[in-house]
Amino acid sequence: MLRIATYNVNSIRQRLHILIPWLKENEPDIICMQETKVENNRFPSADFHRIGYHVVFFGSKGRNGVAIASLEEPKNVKFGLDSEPRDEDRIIVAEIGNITVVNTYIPQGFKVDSEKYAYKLQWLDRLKKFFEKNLNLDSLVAWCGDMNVAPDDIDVHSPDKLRNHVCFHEAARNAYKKILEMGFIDLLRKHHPNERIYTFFDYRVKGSIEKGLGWRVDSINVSKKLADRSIDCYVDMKPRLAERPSDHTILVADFEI
DNA sequence: ATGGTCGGCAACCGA
Repeated sequence: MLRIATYNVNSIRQRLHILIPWLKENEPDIICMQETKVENNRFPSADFHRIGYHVVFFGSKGRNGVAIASLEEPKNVKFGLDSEPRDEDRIIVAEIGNITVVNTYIPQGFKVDSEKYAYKLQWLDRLKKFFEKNLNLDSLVAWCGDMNVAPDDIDVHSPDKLRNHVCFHEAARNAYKKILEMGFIDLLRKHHPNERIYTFFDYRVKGSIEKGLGWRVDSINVSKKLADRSIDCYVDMKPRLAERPSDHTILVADFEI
């Protein structure tokens, strides 16, 4: 069995009390993390090494930051897109075993009428070109991350109220779906086509979990060859219900490999 | 949901 997970940690240093026990208990082969919010020279590598994980990362002071921890040593690790601004703190590509793993923290976009949203839309287009140039979707590929896009109505609690939100706006959804159409299978939807399953519950919304006011903005998208081997894809809510949680849950996919 | 709560970092910005 192969297990891949993705987790927006919202500060890796503030999430070790959840993350490390979760890794020990669930033993994923690979976990992609976003919003590590720590510079490289302060990344807590030793906490991963102590429990048998390799870890690669790229972070900036106070914001963004991505990391991949894995049982096998990652090879050909690359940070950033291939054009400026490369945003090395938003994308990692690595070969782990026979799988190409991509970990993205896609820009959130602030407001639809802002420069930041224009940047998000450009980033999605640039990511598609990057994938066209650098990925072979006939091989085993897993694209994980905080996509900051809820692809369909089923992926948000109140679709009609949220159409002008940067994570549910039509332009972002279309740009994101164009990438999926290159040949990715959205694993949560493969296994749970009609269920409302969320990966994010805003800290600021009182009772968001109890009221079901969530979003599915984190995904594990894989090439067909890898999807053919998937057993299930599911959210683990326990980390979101723990003390001092991230506002994201952990998304997990299991494969028979 | 239209305010709220976190995190980083030391005043506010980002989500």
